[in-house]
Amino acid sequence: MTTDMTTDRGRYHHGNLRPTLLSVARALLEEGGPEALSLREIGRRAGVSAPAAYHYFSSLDALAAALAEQGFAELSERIDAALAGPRRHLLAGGIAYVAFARANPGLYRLMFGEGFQAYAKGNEAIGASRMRVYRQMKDDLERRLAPEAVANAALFLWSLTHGLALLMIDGQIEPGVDPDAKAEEVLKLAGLGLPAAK
Amino acid sequence: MTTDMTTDRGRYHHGNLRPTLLSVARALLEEGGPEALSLREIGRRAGVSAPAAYHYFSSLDALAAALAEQGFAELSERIDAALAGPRRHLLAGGIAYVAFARANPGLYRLMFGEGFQAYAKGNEAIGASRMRVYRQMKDDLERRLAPEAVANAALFLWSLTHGLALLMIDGQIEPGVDPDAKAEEVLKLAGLGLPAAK
DNA sequence: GATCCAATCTTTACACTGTAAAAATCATGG
DNA sequence: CCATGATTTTTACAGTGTAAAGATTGGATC
Repeated sequence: MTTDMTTDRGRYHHGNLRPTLLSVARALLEEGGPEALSLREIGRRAGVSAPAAYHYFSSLDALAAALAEQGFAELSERIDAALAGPRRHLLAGGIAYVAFARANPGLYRLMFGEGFQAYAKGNEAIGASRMRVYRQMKDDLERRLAPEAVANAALFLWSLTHGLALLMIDGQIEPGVDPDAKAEEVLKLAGLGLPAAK
Repeated sequence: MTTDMTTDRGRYHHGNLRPTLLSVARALLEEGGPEALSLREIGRRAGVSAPAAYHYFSSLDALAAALAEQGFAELSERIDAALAGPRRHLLAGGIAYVAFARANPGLYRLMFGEGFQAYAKGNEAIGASRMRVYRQMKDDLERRLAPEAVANAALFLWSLTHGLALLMIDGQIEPGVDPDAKAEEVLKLAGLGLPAAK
């Protein structure tokens, strides 16, 4: 009971393999990005043979999809938390969004990467969790804008935030500046947290 | 002389292999995305054995880098052309930017993908051509904004445009609308900020 | 023109990948 | 205690990138 199920091995039945695979895969993801995801390496690190994963995931892409789903869920939580905080602006949500991407660059890339994108087409759970993030933003906008302006404003904000997240992940920022502060400055240019346009 | 060097084969010496490899690779890229890039498949389509490519590229990543460099060059041209056109706004440049991504989704993904990103670190030519696109925008901003506002405005605009390009590539847009018009509407929101709060 | 050379391409080989199929091991309810 | 079902391993195959060595060729030099 007190044994660490994540690192246990030696027995034939691992006992806690699915979560272990996911956590190991996630570590791999942050070490080398989506390209570095390898069933064999995952198995190796989990102390298990490669095909063992096939009992829980029908393919490497399926495992990646599970990771991405985790990612969307966590991202959604972070945004919720930010919106519930002291600064309940959309701006706070955007900052949290970018911070999530910066904290989990490999995962974020996976979530919007193409290989996965193709696989996710058939996966309803992922389309749903992805849409949930989108809706968090849209709901807020609907309370503040005329109905006919919402769609474009939502796409505008998502583009800005998504793009900023990716550029920051790519290291496209002067070294030596606080990324959170920078993100806030840039997102503010959208005119969001401000009471009114100048 | 009048033979099509792109499809010639049969002879031991292909005669025009490097450009052929690049063009074949590019086709592959647009068929299946960066993940589908395969030296062996490239060789197959070029009518040549796989290691033949190693005379012109030190690795698959090097070939991908050459493609990305092409991409940045073309993107830069498109932006220049747009800025020289009747509507010499930055907006026109942004629309051209997004249109390029939409016309070459595989290439655009490669240009900003991670595998390539890692490889490009050492490649000076690519950092340069990438910076050139950035500078096109920055130059324009410097003519219109206070010096201390330029950096953040540039990052803001690039984030917005880059994000919009990627979301459109991902099909994140209602079907049945003209993508160019949509891009214009969304990019326009950057100028005035959001419409006034309700 | 014959000959040599350097550039170009092929063959072969190796280590790696995902994954299908069958066999082994174990946990558990009857 | 045993049979069954869940779990994991072994084995095998087709695919990949690429290193090394050999074959082929076009062009310069005599």
